[in-house]
Amino acid sequence: MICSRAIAPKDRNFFLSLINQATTLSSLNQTHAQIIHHNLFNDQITITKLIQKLLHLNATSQAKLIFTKIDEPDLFLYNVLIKGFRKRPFDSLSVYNTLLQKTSLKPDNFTYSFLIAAFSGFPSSMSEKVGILLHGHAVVSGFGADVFVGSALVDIYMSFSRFTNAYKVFDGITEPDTVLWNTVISGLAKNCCFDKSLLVFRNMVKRTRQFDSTTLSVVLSGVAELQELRTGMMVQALGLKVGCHFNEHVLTGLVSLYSKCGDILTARCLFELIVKPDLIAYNSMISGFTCNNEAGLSVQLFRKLLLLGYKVSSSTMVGLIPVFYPFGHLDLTRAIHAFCVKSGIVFNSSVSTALTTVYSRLNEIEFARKLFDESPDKTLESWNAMISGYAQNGQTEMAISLFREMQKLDIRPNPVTITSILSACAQLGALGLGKWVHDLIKKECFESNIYVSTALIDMYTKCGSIEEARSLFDTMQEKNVVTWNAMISGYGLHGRGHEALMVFDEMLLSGVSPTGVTFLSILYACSHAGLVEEGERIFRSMVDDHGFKPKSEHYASMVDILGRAGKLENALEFITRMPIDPGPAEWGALLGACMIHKNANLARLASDRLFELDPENVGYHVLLSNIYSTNQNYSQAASLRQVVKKKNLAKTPGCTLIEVKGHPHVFTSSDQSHPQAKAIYAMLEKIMGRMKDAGYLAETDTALHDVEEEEKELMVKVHSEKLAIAFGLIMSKEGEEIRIIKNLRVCLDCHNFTKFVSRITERVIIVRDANRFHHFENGACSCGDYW
DNA sequence: GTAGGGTTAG
Repeated sequence: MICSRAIAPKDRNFFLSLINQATTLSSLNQTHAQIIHHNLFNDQITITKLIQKLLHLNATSQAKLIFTKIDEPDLFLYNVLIKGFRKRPFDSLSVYNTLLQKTSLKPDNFTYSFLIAAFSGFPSSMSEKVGILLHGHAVVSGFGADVFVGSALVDIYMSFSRFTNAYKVFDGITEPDTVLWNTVISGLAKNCCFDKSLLVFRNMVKRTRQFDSTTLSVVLSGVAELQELRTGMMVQALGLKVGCHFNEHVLTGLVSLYSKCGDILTARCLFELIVKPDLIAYNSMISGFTCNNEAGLSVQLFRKLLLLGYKVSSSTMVGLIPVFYPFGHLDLTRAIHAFCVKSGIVFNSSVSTALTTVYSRLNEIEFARKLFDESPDKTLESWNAMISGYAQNGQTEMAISLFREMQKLDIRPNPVTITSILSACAQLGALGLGKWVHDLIKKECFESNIYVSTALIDMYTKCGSIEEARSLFDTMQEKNVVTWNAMISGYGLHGRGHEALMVFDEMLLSGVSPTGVTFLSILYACSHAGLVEEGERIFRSMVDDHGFKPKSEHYASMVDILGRAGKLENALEFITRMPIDPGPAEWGALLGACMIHKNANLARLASDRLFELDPENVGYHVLLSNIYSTNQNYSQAASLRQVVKKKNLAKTPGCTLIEVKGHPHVFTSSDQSHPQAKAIYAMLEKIMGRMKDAGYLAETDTALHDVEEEEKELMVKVHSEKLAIAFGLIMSKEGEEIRIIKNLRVCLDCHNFTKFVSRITERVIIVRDANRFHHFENGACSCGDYW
């Protein structure tokens, strides 16, 4: 130790305690002045303590200045500086270089652990390189198997997802301590490898029988993310056994666990156990209330937080922002937004992402876009929120164009981006684009992600490639209930009821519990394949074997099964006997069935109920009018159309999409706008001629389903799907299949037309309409003429 | 040297 004079320990202790007590920079500066005054400025113990405190208060340049004035700093002081600069890793590195070059001191295990830790918090390729370099230095200096250095190394390797390197370091340490184990567990959790993290925790308990509250908090956060309540409760029991259950961090983790698993009562009790909750604990509880639809409690706790004088963080707001979404309260959401603006955290990327999401869910997509555009540092999550916002609002083209923009900026997508984009492809029926995304998935190694592969199955079925979907489904190692649902509803969409039933049975055998969506998908599949008995059996089993309480949509599905199969009276009886009040869905299904089977009397009955229940819905008026037309009751049909006109209820215009060489072409009724319009109409003439020779008669009196034109126009207008098919014939080679997508249900005339085309041109034509798929081949359709 | 809260998805 270097001292200008002998120091009485009493003096030093006096100043050490002054430094310790200092809470502000100005009080510390006063102490510093006194130290100089007492000629203690060369006492390394005192000065080291002072520097330590300055660094703690973020006064880095001042700390540096004092350091440079010390004649011969010892290793401890160098280490203090390296540790204190951990928010500025390159400053730490330059101190280390000075240590190596200007002194004869040898760095120890602390030097390396502090130095490496400084770079762990800075994700850049430079940090990664420096980490590897320092690992080399540490090994050469003989600290390759030191636990402290080891923990820092595991941490930095984990932060760059270099698992192999991290495991190698861990394996090289003969006696890992709790911190080292914790570092591995936390590193895996930070990389979202929650299962692996849990596995390592189990190993740790088995091998060492030791863990601490840090271990439990890390494990709990992972378990909460997985929503595995039972596992979480086991961890909680372990905590109780060793006495760290009441640790504040553990309790906060438990609050989050129970909230995420829907047990808000327990979460609340656990929160009450925290003696003096800090901001993070409050945030956890606020978010818990929000995601359990406890808007009142969430807002109440937020108010309390403000009253207590806490400075809210971005996490507080992210947990609060979705609070009014389930109630559709746009004005209240705007109030929270205004608060974020006032507190200056609106530009925090998490906050703006959360706001973007809520606005787009509230159908304020343009507002969401404005926020996105104004957000200064867009993270991948911001892009994902905007893209999925568009996809969920049906603005598929916008979703895709934003994705292309992202690609141009070289921002790499993650599985979330991919699932949103696949959802857009599925809605659009853009098989070409979907396949391109599939290639991208292979390139990015996202195939094993269950969200991604399920979305792929959904995309392939909705884009007409049911076989592709099935082979993907068969190769999947891990399947969850959503995966099974996607496959079942895919088969339903294609009218392949038996396959849907087989997959459903397989699902039950594999031990996955069906949800409401599963039953809906399987009932839908039965309906579109005319499987009445199977449908009835499943409906009964849903109630009796699975204890599931059917919702309105399940009853409607059953009405659809009976009605579609022509059992109209049974369907009506089913409606009258159901235990809940029949709504628009049930009566609508009956009306649809009446139309297929041309029963005007029952249709009148169903419509009366529908006009009462849902007077604004134009679809029912159109359906009823069609039934009158079908039965040659033109005056009633016309008067009903007048009602529609009077109510000014706009109909959705029909349009059809066809993809040629990866580019979508959209046609509307009697469309003349396409550059190749002339050739298209010529082609249409040509096939019409051939078809008339083959016995085709246009169905002009029965424009069934969602018709697109007034009676007068009926003879003149050409439906969009005919134009798309003609275009498809022009643009493809002999024998190639043609795929089109229509936004409404196919009308009877177009259905007949397509059957004829498939025969005379020897083409497979796949049509996706608003309800299902039609595979036309050799003059027949897979729907068996019921759709 | 390790720790608890928030955002995006089928």
